[in-house]
Amino acid sequence: MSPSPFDHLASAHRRIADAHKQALNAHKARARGEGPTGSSPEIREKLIDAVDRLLAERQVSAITSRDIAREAGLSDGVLYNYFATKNDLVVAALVRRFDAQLTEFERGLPESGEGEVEENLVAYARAWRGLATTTMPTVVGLMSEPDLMHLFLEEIHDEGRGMQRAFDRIAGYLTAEQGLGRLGDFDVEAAVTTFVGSMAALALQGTMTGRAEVESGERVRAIIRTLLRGMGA
Amino acid sequence: MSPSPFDHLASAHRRIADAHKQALNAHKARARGEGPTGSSPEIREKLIDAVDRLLAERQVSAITSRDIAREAGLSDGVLYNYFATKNDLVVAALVRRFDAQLTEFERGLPESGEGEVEENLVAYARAWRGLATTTMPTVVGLMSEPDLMHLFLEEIHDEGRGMQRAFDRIAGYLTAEQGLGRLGDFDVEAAVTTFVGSMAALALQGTMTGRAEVESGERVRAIIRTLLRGMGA
Amino acid sequence: MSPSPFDHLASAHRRIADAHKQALNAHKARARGEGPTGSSPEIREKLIDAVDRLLAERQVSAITSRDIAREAGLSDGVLYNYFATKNDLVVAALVRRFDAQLTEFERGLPESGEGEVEENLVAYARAWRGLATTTMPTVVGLMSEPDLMHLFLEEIHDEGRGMQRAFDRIAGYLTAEQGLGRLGDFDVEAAVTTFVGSMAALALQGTMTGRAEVESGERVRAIIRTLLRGMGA
Amino acid sequence: MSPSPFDHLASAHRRIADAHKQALNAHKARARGEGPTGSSPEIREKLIDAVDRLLAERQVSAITSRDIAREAGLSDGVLYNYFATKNDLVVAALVRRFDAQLTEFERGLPESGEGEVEENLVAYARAWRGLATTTMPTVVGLMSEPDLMHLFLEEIHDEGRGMQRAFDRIAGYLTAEQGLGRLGDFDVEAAVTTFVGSMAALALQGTMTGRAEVESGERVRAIIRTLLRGMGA
DNA sequence: AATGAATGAGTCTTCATTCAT
DNA sequence: TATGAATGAAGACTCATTCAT
Repeated sequence: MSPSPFDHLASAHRRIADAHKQALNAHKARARGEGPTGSSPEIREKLIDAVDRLLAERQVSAITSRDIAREAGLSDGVLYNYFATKNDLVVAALVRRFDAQLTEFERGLPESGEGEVEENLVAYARAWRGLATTTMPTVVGLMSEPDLMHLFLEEIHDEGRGMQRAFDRIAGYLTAEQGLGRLGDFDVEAAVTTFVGSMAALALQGTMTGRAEVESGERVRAIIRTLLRGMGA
Repeated sequence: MSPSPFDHLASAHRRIADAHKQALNAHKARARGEGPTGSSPEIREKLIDAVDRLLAERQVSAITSRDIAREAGLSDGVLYNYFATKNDLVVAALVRRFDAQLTEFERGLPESGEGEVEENLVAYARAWRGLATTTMPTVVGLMSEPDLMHLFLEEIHDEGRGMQRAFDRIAGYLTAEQGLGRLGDFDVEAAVTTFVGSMAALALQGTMTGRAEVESGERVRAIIRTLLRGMGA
Repeated sequence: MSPSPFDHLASAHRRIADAHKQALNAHKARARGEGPTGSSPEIREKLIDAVDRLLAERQVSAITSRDIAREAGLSDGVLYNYFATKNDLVVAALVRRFDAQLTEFERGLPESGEGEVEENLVAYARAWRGLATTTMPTVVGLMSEPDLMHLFLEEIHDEGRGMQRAFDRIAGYLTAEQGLGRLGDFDVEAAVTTFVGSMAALALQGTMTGRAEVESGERVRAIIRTLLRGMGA
Repeated sequence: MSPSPFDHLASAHRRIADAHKQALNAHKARARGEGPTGSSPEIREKLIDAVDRLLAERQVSAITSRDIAREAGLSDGVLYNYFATKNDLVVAALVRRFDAQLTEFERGLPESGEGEVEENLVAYARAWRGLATTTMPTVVGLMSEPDLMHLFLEEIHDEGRGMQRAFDRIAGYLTAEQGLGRLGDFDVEAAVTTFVGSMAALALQGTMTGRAEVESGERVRAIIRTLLRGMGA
């Protein structure tokens, strides 16, 4: 039997789940391939740029759809011509931001075997501290927004673009130097944890207390030395 | 210094509306020479207890004034007889909670000179990882609430009750062991940063990935060993 | 292990269903027994009365939450102190309305064995036409609102309060008169369908065309006669 | 006559905003001496076809202007080159649909004097039940859209193309058979009302409860027999 | 002093319609 | 003449806070 035109009355008894209509709309729409129709790359970009700017000065949770429209110089509704959800737009901006920051992190990292190990580690540490400094506020803000976090992780995890990419890079360097005999025989995973943890702690202290770059820079070296030499007697 | 991306965490970027309201309230109250008038310590305690319980199971941002009233078995309005603001109550609970967790952290920490240094450090590390594990969700949640964060830091910084108390304790232990010759001649401040950063990173990884206690326990030891022996060749 | 305070971070990876938060709120709240807290019967009544009045002049779908507040002389938010959802309030009004209308229908219906059968059937028919007239616009409007329809049917079906109550009453009368030999040996179910259908059609014609009561009254009798005597040669 | 509860169905109780907008539009257009300017019959047809297809699977109220554009494979704006309003387009589709369904109803109806009367009536009844079944969802959906309903009725009533056309056909058959003495001397208008009401009730029951064709078919015959023989003793 | 009903600004999202290209 | 991006009003719902009782 072909779909009866009465179907929508007969299904008046739809199960309670129908109450979720609103929340499901985005998914339904996507399922029907009826996503947002906007197709002007400029506008799309304007929107992402706007969120990007807001992200630089506000918590994710403090960015309203109206804020975005104002910042982009557009009207309240445009957003929904380009993204199924405010969150989808925010995630797009988040991903772009994060990619840019990871790329910035990787720029100019020293290669194993070259230069002095301590200097190389300081370079790595400074880069990582920088990444942590820029990244942390956003990440922290994200943690209070499960929905957003979920979407973001989904987007970022796929292609090895996540934080893991930075971790792997560090682990790679350490392993390579071990292979060259320029570093000892330690547990690389544990070392990466100490390395990133220390720098993150430093970044957090620096930004919470407003310590100047310089002093923080000194401390990076002190930490690297401690990690290299160990605390043992 | 250019505007730090952490600004919105550190500098209480209130939403305009809230700022307005709050300012208005404060103003009104001041004009009338009034503050909260409640005077029953039991009720005050009931309110703080309620928030404490809610804090154990929810993000700060997910606790509504009504939730508090329900949990305390009191009516919606009492809160304002004892605190100027919902946030003031929450901060009171936060401070009490934090103090209790710090005290729990300090319980049973080994003394310098006793037992084996590695074992002692592992004990410290486990205690700190525990503190980080319990504390972090709340702290992270707090970071998304500039107003709250601001009030909390104001309250906690004053009397050396903050995280610094835990840091000092670790620093004290390390210095003492150095004095006894059971640890080498490293930069204690750097070592503390390393120590707390590593454990925080471990706590974060553990909770994000849901790793079992056991495995995480193993990793504590691996990290302590790395810290003791260093990564040098 | 007791519920970790980190749970809400660890569950950052919640499944996509979490996106439905908003829609689910009502259900969650109900599940926690944390329903709306309003408890002034007067206000509750005011709200239901307001919806009742609006229902008498508008389609369900044309009643906004603001309309309700205005009509009740209350502010926009009250509704949610008494009902989890606008729909819940509307259903409450709908149920009350429907019950009242059914009761009105049953009032003064003749008993089997008394008076003349034709007169009795006319009385039944008039009562039913009245019920259909009052009820139909609302029922029809409801059909376009699956959510509301679902809630309404759930509420109404439970206790035999639905339309079936009216049908049963008619069927009961017909069967009783058959038993007394005052009606022939027809298929009661078919007769009920005929009976209610005819009257509903009459009600619809009357209201769509604005025919006067009187004329419509004449037609009731004509229909009852036709039903009694049949169209056969 | 007191205000009928059906008023909001019959009398186009537009929402204020809509009325405003529409009035404004009409006014503007009139002032400029402009109407829809489109002149390609193919596009006009494409639009109507699209709505027709959507009407077969959705409530009127669930059809957005964008849906129509997508379904027609045209852009969002074209609609307004051919119709003053989305509603005007929908009405055009509605009218065409309704005409087609009436024509389908009339196809293959038995002639008076031929075959057996009961069989003929069953055939009429089945055809009418079919018409009701296909038509009702749309009609019901329409009733929640006063504006649309109003436009539709205006369009349909003019030229005797409305439901009346079907009623007349049935009345014609009954009168003819009466003339031939194959049916008794009943009030034809009343009989038509019973006839269409019974079948509509059957259609409604069938679609609400999802009863199978077969069973419903049986009931058609039971009803026709009841109508023929009457309920009298 | 406690109560809890009432308030209303603010949030995200939808969609008919306009208009520059 | 077709396009489709942009508009913005409107809708349901939340929640900190006030204030009459």
